[in-house]
Amino acid sequence: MNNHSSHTSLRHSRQRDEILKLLRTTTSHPTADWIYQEMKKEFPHLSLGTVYRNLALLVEQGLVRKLESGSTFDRFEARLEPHYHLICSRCRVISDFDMPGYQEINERAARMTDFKIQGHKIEFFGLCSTCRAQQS
Amino acid sequence: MNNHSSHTSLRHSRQRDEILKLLRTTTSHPTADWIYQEMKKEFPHLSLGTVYRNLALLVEQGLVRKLESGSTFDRFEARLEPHYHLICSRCRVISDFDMPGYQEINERAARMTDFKIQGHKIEFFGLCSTCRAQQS
DNA sequence: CTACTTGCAAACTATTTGCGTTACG
DNA sequence: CGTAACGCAAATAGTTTGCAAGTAG
Repeated sequence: MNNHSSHTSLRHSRQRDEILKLLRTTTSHPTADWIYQEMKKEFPHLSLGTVYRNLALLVEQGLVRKLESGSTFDRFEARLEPHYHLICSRCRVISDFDMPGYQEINERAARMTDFKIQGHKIEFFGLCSTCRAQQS
Repeated sequence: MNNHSSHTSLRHSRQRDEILKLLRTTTSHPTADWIYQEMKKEFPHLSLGTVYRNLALLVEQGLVRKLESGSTFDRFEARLEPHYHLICSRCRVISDFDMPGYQEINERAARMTDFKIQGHKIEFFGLCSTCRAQQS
């Protein structure tokens, strides 16, 4: 399942390793800029371009996924198992959401179209528990 | 038809009416620029800013929906009933996809989270019939 | 050594906005 | 008429890219 990267076998870099580590230890689906700000503590000369370049590489390698997420900026996650997202309409927080039935939904869709289904994503929107409480 | 002008009572403009008409008579989920190019035939002095401003107004009124769609640009549709999208991984074409069970999925999700679910979207990705045939 | 990766800065792309003018109601 | 909407052009915002210097293997 690995090593089907058609192109360059990659060298390591402290920056890229750290980006991956950060993504693997946060659940907040960060933006490139959040990662940049965070890493600047350790890499004072870090460039935002480096963050973007590495994120693109990691996505290409299949180690990271990019979410479009409805906002104006891209968000990233390193959680690779199929799962969905809950997006709060008010505060825009994004939480992971595990709901079984991923394959069933694919199969059900496959039966209803001549499209060859490879997968799907679901975004639920609503109010997170915090915003739900504050409902004006 | 319906006349539920909620907040800002809007004046009409030939441009906005035409944008809505275009969106209602196409199934291709066009970009702002596609609409712009298309309308330029009839409105030679049309500005792209006008297209964007009107799309935003129509979205605000609930007459049009914006899709993020995974590409770098926004796409728009005037089909308001709940439905899903099939996106071809190869040629990027987007088709509408009606699959029953919208409410069930909402309810099922609602049972599994403390989020107050308002709705969801599903994007299926795979190969459209054309690309599937050409599969190398 | 070599070529991948970096930091920096400039470029790019899609979208938004300020401003003076036009036109709907 | 009054003001929403327009066209034009400049400004944003997020992301990408060219280049010379640094560094991993």
